[in-house]
Amino acid sequence: MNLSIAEENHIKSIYKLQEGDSVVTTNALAYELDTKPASVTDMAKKLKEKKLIEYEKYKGITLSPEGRKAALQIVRRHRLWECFLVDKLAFSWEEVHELAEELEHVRSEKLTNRLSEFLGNPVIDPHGDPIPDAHGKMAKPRPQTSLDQANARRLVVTAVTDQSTALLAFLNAKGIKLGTQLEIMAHYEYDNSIEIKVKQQPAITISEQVAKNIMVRPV
Amino acid sequence: MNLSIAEENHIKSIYKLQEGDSVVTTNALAYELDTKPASVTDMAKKLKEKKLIEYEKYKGITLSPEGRKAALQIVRRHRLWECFLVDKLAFSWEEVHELAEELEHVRSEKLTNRLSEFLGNPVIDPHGDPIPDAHGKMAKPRPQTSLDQANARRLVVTAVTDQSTALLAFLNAKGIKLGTQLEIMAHYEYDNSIEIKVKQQPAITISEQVAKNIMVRPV
DNA sequence: AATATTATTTAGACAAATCTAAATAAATAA
DNA sequence: TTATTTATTTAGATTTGTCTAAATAATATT
Repeated sequence: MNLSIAEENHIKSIYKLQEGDSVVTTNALAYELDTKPASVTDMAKKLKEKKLIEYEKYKGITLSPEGRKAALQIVRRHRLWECFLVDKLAFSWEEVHELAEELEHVRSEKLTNRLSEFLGNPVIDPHGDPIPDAHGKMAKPRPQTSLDQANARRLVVTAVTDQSTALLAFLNAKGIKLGTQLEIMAHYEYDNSIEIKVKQQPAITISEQVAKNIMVRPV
Repeated sequence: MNLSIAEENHIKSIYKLQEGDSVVTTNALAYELDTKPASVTDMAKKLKEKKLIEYEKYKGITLSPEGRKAALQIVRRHRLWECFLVDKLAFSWEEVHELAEELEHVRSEKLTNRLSEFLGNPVIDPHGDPIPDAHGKMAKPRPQTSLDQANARRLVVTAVTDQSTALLAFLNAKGIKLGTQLEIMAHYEYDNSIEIKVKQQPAITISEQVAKNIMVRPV
């Protein structure tokens, strides 16, 4: 199956939005891809034709088994390139996403597998997301919640779900990265903001918006 | 200047065909790009508009200074990726061209420069072609002639000008790669074929066609 | 349940990059 | 120099991926 870049991007975003088995709506996908709902409808027809998604008018989209397979390949390439950029080229955490968005579209299994080997077959990427292996299998992510939901006091950052440059740069500035341990000092119910403290840093208050995108597990 | 992949490919091929200062013809460019002359004409208008080429109807194409600069960036990326694939991922000589054709279109100066550094700032690629530096400067290739023109008897392979998989695989099978030393045993005037011998291999006869694409210098 | 709102799809248009077929210019041969 | 061949360009069509505006379906509200 030969996919265009546009098709790959749609498949990848459907995969991303389809947590569990929920259907993905036209609007959500358009928002995720920074495009228009009408364009998504067009693409949905094409991807249905190619049997990569299940789609009925007005009923939303889910990946077919083949679509999921394709998505996992793309995700694999994306996350391996992120590892390469961080581990080998010394890019920082927040810079690699956009570059990986481009590199992931070089569709060569041989290249992908050689790259993985070269990197020591890593199983998580620099954001803490698991990397599918050549067959699409990936380690089940360890249980984690978003920072605003966490009930433990001492936590470790395991992933960041919003990969926008703005958020990642913000976290970087605050000394927060994967594996960073932090302590929750207070919850402010008024605006759901949270006061946290990272070792050797002054305590900071972060908005609910930000907290939602920081995944943590108790430490 | 933001170039599309199609535009980059045209610029690169014009650069390749424009040896010295000769103009590049519509037909030659169409052949090189495996497209049609009419398509080249269309693209020429666009590239002229963007001031990357000099072009007058029926008078052929040359790169403008900005066009040459763009071409050198693309060539730099291409050759660095080839180094990466061969040196780091253990790809063989003849496999890397097609992959580099894709990777070269990731236009990030930071990535390119980091990659170069990671590779130890190489100055020639696995085919023996010089790699432009970040400013577009590259080592003047050492004097070389094609194998069919060479007058010395003992030669070393410095480059291969035709990067087709077929030729590279052929050379690989015959044990000929960059740096291989060979000896010319005979010229056959009848069909301009050449008998050559590589150390520890039986002598072989190669056609003029092949010989033209093997660049050598006396050793 | 009827109405209003929101989500989705359709219809028709557009830009990029390509093509074929026809027209025209340039080069070559008679 | 005229005729023929070759090279190039133009005109108009096609495909892919996108868009806007209008129409329709689904959902929410009164």
